[in-house]
Amino acid sequence: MAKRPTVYDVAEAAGVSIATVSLAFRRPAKLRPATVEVVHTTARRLGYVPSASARGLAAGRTGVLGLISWDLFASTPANSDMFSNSTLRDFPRYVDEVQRGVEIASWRNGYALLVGGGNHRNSEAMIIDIAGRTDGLVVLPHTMGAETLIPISERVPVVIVSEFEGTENLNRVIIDNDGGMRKLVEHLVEEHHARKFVFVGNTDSVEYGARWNVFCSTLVENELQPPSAPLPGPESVAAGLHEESRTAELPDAFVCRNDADALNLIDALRERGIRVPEDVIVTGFDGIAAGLVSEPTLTTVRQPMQALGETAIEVLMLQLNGSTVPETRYLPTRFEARSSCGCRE
Amino acid sequence: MAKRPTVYDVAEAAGVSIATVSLAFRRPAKLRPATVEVVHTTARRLGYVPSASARGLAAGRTGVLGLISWDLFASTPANSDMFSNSTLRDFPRYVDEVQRGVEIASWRNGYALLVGGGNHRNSEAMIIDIAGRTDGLVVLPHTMGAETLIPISERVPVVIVSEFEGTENLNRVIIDNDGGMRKLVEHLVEEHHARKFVFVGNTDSVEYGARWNVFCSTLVENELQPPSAPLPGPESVAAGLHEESRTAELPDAFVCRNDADALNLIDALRERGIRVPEDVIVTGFDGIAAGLVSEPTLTTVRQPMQALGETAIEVLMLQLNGSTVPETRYLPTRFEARSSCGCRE
DNA sequence: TTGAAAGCGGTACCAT
DNA sequence: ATGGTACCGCTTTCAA
Repeated sequence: MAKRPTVYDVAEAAGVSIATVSLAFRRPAKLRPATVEVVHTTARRLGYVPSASARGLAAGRTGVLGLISWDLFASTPANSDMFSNSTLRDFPRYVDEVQRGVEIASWRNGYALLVGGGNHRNSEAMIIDIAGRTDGLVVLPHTMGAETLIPISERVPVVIVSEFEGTENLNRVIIDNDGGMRKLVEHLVEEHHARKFVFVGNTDSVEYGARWNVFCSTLVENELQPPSAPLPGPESVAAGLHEESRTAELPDAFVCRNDADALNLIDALRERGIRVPEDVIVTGFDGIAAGLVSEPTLTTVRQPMQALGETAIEVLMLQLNGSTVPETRYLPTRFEARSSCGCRE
Repeated sequence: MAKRPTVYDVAEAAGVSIATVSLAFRRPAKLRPATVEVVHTTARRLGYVPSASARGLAAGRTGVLGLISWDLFASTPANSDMFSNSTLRDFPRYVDEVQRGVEIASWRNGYALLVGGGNHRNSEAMIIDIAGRTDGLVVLPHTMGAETLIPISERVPVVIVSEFEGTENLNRVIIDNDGGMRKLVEHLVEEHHARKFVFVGNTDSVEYGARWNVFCSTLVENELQPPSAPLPGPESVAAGLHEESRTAELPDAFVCRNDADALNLIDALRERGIRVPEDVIVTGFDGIAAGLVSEPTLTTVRQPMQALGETAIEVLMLQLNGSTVPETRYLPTRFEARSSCGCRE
């Protein structure tokens, strides 16, 4: 890889000054057409590729937006079989769909997108690294704490997808967890006459917490008794089952905090000979693709994932264009009844 | 958004020189612990975010890899309904899965990934822009011509996914189109006794061309008569049907150049009351997710899409670590018989 | 161990 | 219409 030619090389070869070379690319209109032509030709001949670093440094902006996504590497099973994704279990997930929206909207606005994988370990260093290269940042949930985000948001516009503790003053795009969960519970009560409910998945984030809270209050509104606490996860449900008299003690419905947990739970139940939805109803939340091909297909609350990403960029553009008031945008959700509650064949 | 503090600000506030500030971040070991501590504290307090532009400029490397992907914006239908993706028709597609592999592998190697949307319009400007910001580039098919790529590849390592005219001297990751297509045709001949075949989709790229060629030669090997030319696309098949006596003139099988065309063809046939696979077999190529949930599910040849992306980065790392010989890597494909050929219910 | 200073490759303002 | 020339913010010798 030969050393990359610079403006200086091009200028010399073309017999002009570096200022002219720069202008030839940025504001050709200000130069005589012939000059522009010469510069462009020489540049091509030399294989000139302008350094974005230098450009960003001098211009004070990078033309790049950043996305702090999930570290797929950590959460992706070792790639044992390169053809093994026929269940769509691993891909596409929530992040992938949101990311797509971010991508599309960035390009539409003339920005390239820099994607970094966040996880709570090295997070600070990595987000600073990304922040330093970009004009604005979209941050996905569960990647970064508010304490890290706040200082950064004072230097670079930041939009977070979803909400969490301490981010009230940041730009946010939030979905209607409450409405979705309420619809779901009401459906189970009214259509399927479910009375005994269990909530699955820990509620350690604001979003999951909101789902749990509405789950409880909706039950109460229907004069039903909510469980005293959520079950930590699919595994613990399975473990619990082991000790009991099998189906005897099953609730009417397992309401899971998200689709991933719901699908795992269905697997765990199946292993123990418990059928969904015949023996028990299981529902998810998110609307990922895997729930469309699972057996049974998953009753869930759908998030407009791609729109979430696009909206985040919209908000970011507002900030980049001078707005200074933090903005919160709300997006709707939609309840989708499928087979795991017995609604479809 | 206050002006971002720089090394100078931090240095002044901490009472040290800018060199010390830099060292405190890059090689803390070379400084007295107390000094490092002071610098870090001050930096935090000021909300210091190092400029990657400046860093990249000074260091001569960016720590970023680039991916020239497809311009989803152009090819994505206007987002009429934010919840409308239950057929998986628009997402995830081939690019999305390859992209995921690229992403994972980049992160694993400590690089962030810059994704740009390519399409044949503005391509040159945009790829130069991306190239200037990165230490290496992965280029997806149908985004960029060899004439654009070759000069760039002399300044920045480039790996192309798939192959096309004039890229013999570039780094490439290629899949086994031949083996896959051969298996598919043989399956249709042997298991389904198909004798009359039509190939659907124009073959204007090396890859599609390869599929068409092997399609023909495999038929010949089986003493069957290949069609004289491929049909341009699903629409033209449909148009042709219109003029004929419906099912009378149907072939035994439509072999499509890719899954997208196959799914569109199935739709077109259905509209005309022709059933797949009862009246005619339809097959695809790629193995995208939509073929898993379509009705009928799609018989196809699967590409190891994520592995393609990961392999591309592997090759890139080789080049970044000094290798100078262009490398071509081959990846296998896998034939998957599903319902559209009548193999599964 | 720390500081001074020379770039890195452009941009953009001010002259000419 | 062009050229000269200060920066932009950081890394990295080289000295002290």
